[in-house]
Amino acid sequence: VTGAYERIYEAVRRIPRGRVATYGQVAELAGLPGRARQVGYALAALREGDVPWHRVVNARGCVSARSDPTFEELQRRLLRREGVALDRAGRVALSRHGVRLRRRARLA
DNA sequence: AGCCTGACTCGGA
DNA sequence: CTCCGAGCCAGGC
Repeated sequence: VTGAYERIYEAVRRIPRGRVATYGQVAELAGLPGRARQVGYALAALREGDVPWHRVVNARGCVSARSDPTFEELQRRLLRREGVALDRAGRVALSRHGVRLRRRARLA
């Protein structure tokens, strides 16, 4: 249970349809603050199943570059199908579709 | 072990 | 707005 991947997948499953979350937010939801990169790694290891991986975008609101570009297309398509609009730069309006998380206190 | 790579992010210049 | 450097972690060689 304590597997990091499992916690990450669980967090991704909590993203509502029609919304998106950033890697960093998923990391926090999974209880792994600061490990955004590990989230990407976990998603890359996904085979198939009930994990809505397409609802995860980077901090800029755009689909992250993949080694295989066809998945980028797929992700945008899946998002649009859920009603998530992408602007001309391919970015999602996080203020509109992004999940809202309580910001953790910023420790300088 | 060391070194490189990759679905990341943040603060500063 | 862009570019950089520093943290981050797992795998392959």
